[in-house]
Amino acid sequence: MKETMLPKNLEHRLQQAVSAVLPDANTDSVLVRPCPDPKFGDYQSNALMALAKERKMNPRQLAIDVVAKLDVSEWCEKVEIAGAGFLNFRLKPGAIAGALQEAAKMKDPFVQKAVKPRTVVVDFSGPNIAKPMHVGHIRSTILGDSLARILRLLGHKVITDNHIGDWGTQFGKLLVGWKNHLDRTALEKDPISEMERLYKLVNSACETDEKVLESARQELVKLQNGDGENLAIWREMIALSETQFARVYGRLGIKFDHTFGESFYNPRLKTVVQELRDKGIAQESEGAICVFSDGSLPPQKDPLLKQEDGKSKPNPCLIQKSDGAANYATTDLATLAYRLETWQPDDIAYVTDGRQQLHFSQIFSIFKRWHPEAKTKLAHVWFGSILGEDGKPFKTRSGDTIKLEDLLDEAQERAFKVVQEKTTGLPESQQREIARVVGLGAIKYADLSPNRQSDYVFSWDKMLALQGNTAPYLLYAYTRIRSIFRKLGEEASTAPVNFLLAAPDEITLAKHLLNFGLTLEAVAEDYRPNFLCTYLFELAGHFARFYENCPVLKSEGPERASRLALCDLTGRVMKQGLEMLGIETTEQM
RNA sequence: GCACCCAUAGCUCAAUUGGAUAGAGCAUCUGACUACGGAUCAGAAGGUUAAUGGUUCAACUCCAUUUGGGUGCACCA
Repeated sequence: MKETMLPKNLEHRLQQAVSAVLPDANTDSVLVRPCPDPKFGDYQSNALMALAKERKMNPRQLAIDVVAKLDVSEWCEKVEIAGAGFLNFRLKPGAIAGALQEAAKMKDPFVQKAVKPRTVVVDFSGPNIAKPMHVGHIRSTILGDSLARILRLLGHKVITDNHIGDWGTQFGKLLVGWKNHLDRTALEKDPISEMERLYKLVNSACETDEKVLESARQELVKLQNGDGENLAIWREMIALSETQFARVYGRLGIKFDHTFGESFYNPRLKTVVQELRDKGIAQESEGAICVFSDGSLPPQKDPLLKQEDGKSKPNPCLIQKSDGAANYATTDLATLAYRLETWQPDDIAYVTDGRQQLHFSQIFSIFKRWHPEAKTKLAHVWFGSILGEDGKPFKTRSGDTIKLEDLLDEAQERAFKVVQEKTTGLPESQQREIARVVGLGAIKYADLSPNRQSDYVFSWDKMLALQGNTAPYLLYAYTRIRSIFRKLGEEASTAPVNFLLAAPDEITLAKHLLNFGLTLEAVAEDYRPNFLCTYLFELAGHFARFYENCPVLKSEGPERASRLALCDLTGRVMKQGLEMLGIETTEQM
């Protein structure tokens, strides 16, 4: 095992020691974590207390027995037993220097590839055809992309799939609008706005005029039955929308392995419904095909039941409407089946907002009954809403949803104003480029740094602030590192150096670098990129203190070489960490 | 009505298998060699984690009840 993964090495040894004392114990939960407070040491394990409790043993005695079997002397001082049974590990300075030495030679320092790589499908973004991408899409898009990047770096096989909304009842209305009210000139100028106008026009007409609603239904049926004209229009709408998607994803630096829209699964829908009926999972009710509870779950936890007057009542999931058409549950089940057959994934992560929790818990529960043999773990990676500064859903002043492209424009424009002030010596083109990186980075970081499940308040001033836990602060820390190397110029060398860690601030910085991989694993485990944000913010803080107190260019000899190498490693970790959040870096700002 | 989610410092947010004295940033106050880039750093102050009870050696975290907010609940996705 590589020396750069010191916490992993400790964990491995500790697990062996536990096995030596308790041969039948499951050591999966015997973990080593960074200490919350450096006074306890560098790493700690709390696992023995839990283990002792399980077995009704004395935790301190168990700790004594385990420590007797534990040899980590090549990396640590004597392992200390504290409190109720904490194990505290304190790294030897030589071990830290050795780890950095190894890391400096590696392509991905402080990251360990997964021992058992998993195949993970990440389903995110999911915009709709003929509609503008808006703020509602941003969290899914940014979270999903970050998770995919991190899982890939950790050595997993990742398949990203953009499940776009290219089918459904809205196309009936869109077709009526297209055929009767289309403005070709407007369409050429701004296709998305024109299609949105058509939809809104027909949609409001439907509310007052039964005839319009009926014609929308008929157009939809024709489309579903493969009518040539309607299919052609539908394809044109898709093509026009894809231009928009490509533009937005291009700006955000996001790529998908697949973009199988909902329509891709149309040929499979009938089979899904038939299979579920054949297996007795689905049945007819009021003309629709539904899945009811099979009673295998406790009533309180069963998503296919609801409680009323103290009694359980059915809360079925519809998989076919009474008019014979499929709905989104059908499509989701068909999608699931396709993914299972095609990729045999270990995990599928659905990155959508929290309002779909009931839907996904129903889908997951149906899936278990449909494919009881499947080992695939399904995760609904849900997130909260973006709120305006008034605490209500984020909208424009006039109450419309905010278009994603306008949001990105504004981020860059606002960043440009700041960059202009701070970098007066640079040409405008370069200032624009810096503003692009800073503006987009600010949006992404603001989205990723809170716990995904909490709603967060969107604030331009906070995300673009130059101090505090923001993208500009992290990017600034990176440019300070790069500035050192720019100044160094020709002198820069790639020759291996010996790390001499003496000053407290350089030791703290060095130790923090060791935890990069551990942090990425924690993100992957819970699908929470905010852990990485916190890590990078702390890294920037440790670097700032080091930079303040430990002269680099002004120092001499081996100390200078060591500090330069430490700066270089810090810069590499910072850059890679930001890249894992989908954030670019800039050399100057 | 039922279900899910949330409530942490003045504000915005953290808190890695239940772990050690609940942490940051902003704002406020104080300070730092006229700066290897000051878009910086150091310090102070700020808390009954909505309330009550329970489980535990240990609870922001788990359980129960209550209060206040958000969201969702058969033929939209």
